[in-house]
Amino acid sequence: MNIENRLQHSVIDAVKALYGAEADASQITLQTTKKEFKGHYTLITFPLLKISKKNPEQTAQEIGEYLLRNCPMVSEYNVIKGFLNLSIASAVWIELLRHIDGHPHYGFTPVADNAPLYMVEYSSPNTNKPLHLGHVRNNLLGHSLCEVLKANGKRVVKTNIVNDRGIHICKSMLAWKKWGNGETPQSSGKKGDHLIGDYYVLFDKKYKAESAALQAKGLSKEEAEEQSALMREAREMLRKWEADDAETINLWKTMNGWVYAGFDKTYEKLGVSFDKIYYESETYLAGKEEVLRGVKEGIFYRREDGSVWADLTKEGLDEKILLRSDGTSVYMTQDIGTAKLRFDDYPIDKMIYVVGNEQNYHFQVLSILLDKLGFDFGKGLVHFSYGMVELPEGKMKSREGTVVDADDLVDEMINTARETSEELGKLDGVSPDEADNIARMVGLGALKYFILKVDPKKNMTFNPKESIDFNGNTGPFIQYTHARIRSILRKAAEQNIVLPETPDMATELSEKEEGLVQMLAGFDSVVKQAGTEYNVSLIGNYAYDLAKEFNQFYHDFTILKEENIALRNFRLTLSKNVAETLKKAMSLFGIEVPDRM
RNA sequence: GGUCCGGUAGCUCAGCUGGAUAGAGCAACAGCCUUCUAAGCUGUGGGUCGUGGGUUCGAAUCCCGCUCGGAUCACCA
Repeated sequence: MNIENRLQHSVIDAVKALYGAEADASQITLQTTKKEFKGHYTLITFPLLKISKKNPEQTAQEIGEYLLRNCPMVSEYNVIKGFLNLSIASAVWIELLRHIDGHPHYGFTPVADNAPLYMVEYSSPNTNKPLHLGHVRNNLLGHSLCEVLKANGKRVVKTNIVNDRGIHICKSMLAWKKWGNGETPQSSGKKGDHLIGDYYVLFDKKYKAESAALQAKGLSKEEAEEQSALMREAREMLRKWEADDAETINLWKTMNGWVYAGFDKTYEKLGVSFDKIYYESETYLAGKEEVLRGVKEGIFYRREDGSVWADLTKEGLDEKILLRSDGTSVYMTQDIGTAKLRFDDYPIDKMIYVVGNEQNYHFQVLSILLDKLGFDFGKGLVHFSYGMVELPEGKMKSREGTVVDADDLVDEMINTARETSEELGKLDGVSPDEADNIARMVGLGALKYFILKVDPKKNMTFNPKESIDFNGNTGPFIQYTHARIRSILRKAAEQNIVLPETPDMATELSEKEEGLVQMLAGFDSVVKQAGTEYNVSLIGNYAYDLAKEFNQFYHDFTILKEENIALRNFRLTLSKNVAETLKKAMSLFGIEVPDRM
């Protein structure tokens, strides 16, 4: 049982002994004591006044006095207004530290073979353009979420649905065929996904020019788009693709292959990976089948023009199209098919989709449709919805070229990290390989933490010009703190200062050291945040608090220059724990913590 | 118009299962490197928590109205 729970029980006992009434656990509000006051935990007495029938100060006073006498873990108390501040005996903290030290995976639930299986879908790119900043947020959230779930003892299957079919790919293919002169990633030295993206942009450019020319002849915008030869060719290509035309399929496979090779590099750089990748080209037919089954079973209905619809007006939503009048599938159809295949492949207990909040409605509908089709998992699916990444000027627009490319961003972060490190002399005397590695860890740490510390559901602003800070509430700050702790441990080892198995219980602790001990209690909080709650940003805040507190205490110690060897050993034990704590919190983000930087 | 989400310091964000004087970082200013990493530390200034009401001993936090911003309601994905 943790300290807070034990304390809660003691308070219940105290209330019973003092006032003869059984207090409910919900009435015992304990919180960590604010920095300005002395104590570790604070009992708020207001909810207990009805039982005590005394004023807040008196009640606090009486409970405090009782706890001091009868509860060994309480070493001290003070009363401020209705708040009872309780200090926990150092021995209790030390006991906790020993416990933590004795468990290498303290706070992490081991993953049992029969643990619930969570499938998490994230990333979900289109194959006609490279990954951008929005994908970066998606990938990092998805990956972190998986780590949090694993830390909670869940079995996790990371999955990705690649949108590899449709008119947008045909546009790239067509442009390449017309104007590409056989360009390949090898011949041009371009990353495959960027190459394809360039042709997508080229198509758009040519199409716009064509449309403008037609409009100059007096056609309306709609007419021009209708008569566009390019667009007609693209549609023709899509038809050929669906008809399994060998040449089209070959080109499609080749170009998608280039894109995948490019994506793999980006994923690797970001440190994310997948256990199973699905392709819409392989799932949309299953979706069609499911929808047609739905029609047969009277769940959906067909209109005169042949299109298939779901009536969701009873659920307070609109009608939703599932198959076009020409029989082709829409986005929703594909998602139904993908869901079916996934549940055929894995015994999934919970399905989580990491997808932007512009699709909140889509997933609301998907959940209902899957449920109607008789899939148990439909009702309980989770849409892990996150906000958009905006630029200071507003939204990113691919047409205006304001999209922040993922590869460029990562490279820029690493370069900046290297420059900063060099300026600060951090790379002096370090081998080139090690310098590369540090620059990579710090650059990516900065990027990842910057994105993950923001509440996922909120839109966030990213200013590429200011680039990401390396000071303050940042990834590098935490990495730096970790490196310093490791450094202390390293130097201690050189001087043969060994960590004591059991800290000397008789050692008197200074106020500062007790503070350090209290900081360690924050470890519990970090781990608690990994709980079933999915807000990964909270973990970031705790990690930052922990790192900050270490730096402050470290600073205080330096000033105090205390040189008692027993205390010194004790400090080392604590440092080791803080280092481990930071590392664990960061690992949930996928952020590496270097030994030195 | 319906539905959903957001509005906290100049900027970027915490805090929201109700609790003490609303917190960090950045930016500004003033200090701190013979002593285990200054990517650090200390201090100063900076707030009608969008707004009006309600519930409560107590509201940034819960409820209702209003307002501003965003998303969505496609035979696009």
